[in-house]
Amino acid sequence: MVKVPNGRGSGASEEAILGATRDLLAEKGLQGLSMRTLAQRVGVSATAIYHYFENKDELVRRVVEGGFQRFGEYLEEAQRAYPKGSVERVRAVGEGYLRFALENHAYFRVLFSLEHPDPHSLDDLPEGGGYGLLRQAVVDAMEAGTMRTVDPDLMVMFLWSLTHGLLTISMACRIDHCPEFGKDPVARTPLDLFQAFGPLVRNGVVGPAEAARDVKDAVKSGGD
Amino acid sequence: MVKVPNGRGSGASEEAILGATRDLLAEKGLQGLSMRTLAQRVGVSATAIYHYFENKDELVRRVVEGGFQRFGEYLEEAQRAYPKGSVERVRAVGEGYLRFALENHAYFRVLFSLEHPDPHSLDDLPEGGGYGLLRQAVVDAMEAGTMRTVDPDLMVMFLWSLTHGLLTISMACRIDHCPEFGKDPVARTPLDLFQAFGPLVRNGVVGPAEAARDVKDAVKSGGD
DNA sequence: AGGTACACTTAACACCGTTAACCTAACGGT
DNA sequence: ACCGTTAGGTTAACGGTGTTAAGTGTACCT
Repeated sequence: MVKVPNGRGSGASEEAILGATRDLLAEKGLQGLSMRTLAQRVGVSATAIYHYFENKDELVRRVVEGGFQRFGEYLEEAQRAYPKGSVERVRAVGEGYLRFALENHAYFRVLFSLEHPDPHSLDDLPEGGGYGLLRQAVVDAMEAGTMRTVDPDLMVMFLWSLTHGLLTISMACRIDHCPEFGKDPVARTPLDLFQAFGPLVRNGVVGPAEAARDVKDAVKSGGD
Repeated sequence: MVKVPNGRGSGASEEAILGATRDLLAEKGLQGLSMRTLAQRVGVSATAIYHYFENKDELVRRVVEGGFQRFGEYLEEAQRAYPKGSVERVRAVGEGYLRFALENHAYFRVLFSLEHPDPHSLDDLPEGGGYGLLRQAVVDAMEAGTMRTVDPDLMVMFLWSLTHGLLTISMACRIDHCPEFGKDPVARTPLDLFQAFGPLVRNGVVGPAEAARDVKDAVKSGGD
């Protein structure tokens, strides 16, 4: 058995426990995670876990923290393919958000569960996991003139709400067959829907027609 | 003790159990609901509940069903104040959605929990609770020309996602002090944010400026 | 009056998170 | 070389959970 420099070097390292927790969480969700089955999988007695973590809550909190970090890195990478200042980059962040969540949905379900004992996990999200990244992309786009200039945080909340809402609604239904909204084969998967949102997001729900009327008036009365 | 025609007429009617469940759910959430404490509150033995409901899941499912119905009626009333075909009516549905959820947040947390054993509860939402209502408002607005004409279901999903996302994000944080995004006192509560979304929703994130350019070209080249 | 179906009870099972007490082996210091 | 300390682990147990099985009474109908 491998010995770490100062440890007695047996059994279940902290990392092993975290890994097993991640797996179980992804397999069976929060409901299906029990200290005993977790311990069994790690190959250790249930109470041994309490030498590494204060209790179950702290354990899942640690996993969630790690999850958000991986999540952030995923988003980081997702946007890198698109040039700074482009709306495409902004869009890529949202799409990455969606894609990550769908690929790890049982896991994500835990990350964004409304049932957390301590809701603080989302409270500091604005700092870390994705918020800052999206905000930067938004600010860049505004400066580059590819996006309307408004309060960046408002814009971020708008885009984030839209994406997160689509995701949670999709997840609340059965993830695969759920979004058969409006039986047209126009939009099927959450990702399809996300892309279909594009024109609405860019041009608004009243569409160019309405905006056009205002602008047309402005033009007639001698605007640039 | 009141006797119902064909019942032995004592103790804990089905309705009493449902009511107590609703209360406990609103007070302590799904986690805080136990068959024993529920039974105690109703004034009956824990196992008596199993004569009315197959198990805990069915019990909360029934409560959730009722909740969605009340929810739908709430939305119905919320939109009634605004004229048919107006975007204001569409907006009112969203605002009602938000307001209902915020006023009954512990309860709503259960309604839209991602942890449901059977996610079917949301699966039939498109039929009942709110989806059809919003869809009708959208269709009316499109026919009245106050809203851009696209696939109605796409539009509904767009608006619903936006609202639901804002809600769930707000709820995941501490509900009261959470949305201090971008410390400007521009937008504070979820409802403030919702209203601040208005221009973005109507005119899009690239704003009138972008849309304007297209239209301006159209005007110069001889449009109406 | 007897039978039956209903409303409800207690006892119990198998889990759950968590605590307490105990064990053991490796390390550091003298 | 010994010895105390401590990290890492054990088993037993407590109180709580959802749920099942079996039993008890009591109101109704025939």
